[in-house]
Amino acid sequence: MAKLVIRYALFIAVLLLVSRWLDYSLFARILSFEVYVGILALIFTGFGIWMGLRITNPSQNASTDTSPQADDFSINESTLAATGISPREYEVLLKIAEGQSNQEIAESLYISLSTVKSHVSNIYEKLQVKRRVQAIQIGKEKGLLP
Amino acid sequence: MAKLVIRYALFIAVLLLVSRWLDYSLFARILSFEVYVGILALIFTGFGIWMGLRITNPSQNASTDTSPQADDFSINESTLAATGISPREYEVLLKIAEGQSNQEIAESLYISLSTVKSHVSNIYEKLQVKRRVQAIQIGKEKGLLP
DNA sequence: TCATGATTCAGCCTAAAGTATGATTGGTGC
DNA sequence: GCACCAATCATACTTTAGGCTGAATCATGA
Repeated sequence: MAKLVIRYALFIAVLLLVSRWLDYSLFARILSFEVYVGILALIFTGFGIWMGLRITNPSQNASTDTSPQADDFSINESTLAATGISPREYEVLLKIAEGQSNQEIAESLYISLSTVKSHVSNIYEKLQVKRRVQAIQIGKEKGLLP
Repeated sequence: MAKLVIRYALFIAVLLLVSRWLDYSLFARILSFEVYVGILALIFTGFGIWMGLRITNPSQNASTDTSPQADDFSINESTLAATGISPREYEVLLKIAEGQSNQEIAESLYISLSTVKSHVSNIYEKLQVKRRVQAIQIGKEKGLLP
């Protein structure tokens, strides 16, 4: 969370620098104040959407949050510990059980396809399965999935 | 969604009016440009967060979770007829739900891989799904699978 | 400070899955 | 006989999945 605030501050700082530069550049005369405000609004609205999704996504807070992290990912915490599946891997497992493809999982978790594949491979190894349907089966047997 | 866009446009319009008013008010001298940008950033970031949550949360629609007769499971001929799945296709669907690959299904049913793929594609079309995991999901919802 | 695990990402490759089209066979019903 | 459908198989193609290797970042704990 602190990292997010720092990035946010840096983002604003860069925008201020850009605005200062705009004041002394050619664009100051052709860009009206309203257009400038509009651009700012669009940029920060998009940033807000991104940040909102990041915040509401429990995964990003799981590692950095100082609160006790037991409540977010526990259908069966002991079984998770027994299998050695990390919280992020468990998120991917849930998405797999929802029938999502790796690409869809990547988009919904805001990570790359490569990362999803890494998580998926780790899940298969920890559940000792070879395919995604088997992972769902074993996950349900172990009480990890509803 | 269109209503959301309209609200967004109105929001920007109001902000522009406020900014115009600020230009001719007393606050124009005590509010520096950086502070003004900062306020804009905060407002629109908050608005973006709100809008992002608005967009994403209703998407998790409470789809009709009727959970039809999952307990008294028996291979229901009428349900099969409703979906249009043939007996042989149903056999393949069972194998899919067991986590078998197409090649394994072909070997256990003594048919070729091509035939399995044909059956699988027909199943997907009749269940209106795209992937194997989704077929299992829908199959269970319809009571075709235990 | 260093080691470790979690998370992230990339590139490259093979295997599996899925799509599309066409064809043959055998049974059923008109 | 003929139309129809289930079942079978093939061929070619695209997409997805999965394996393997390597690496960067970050937080945590010894």
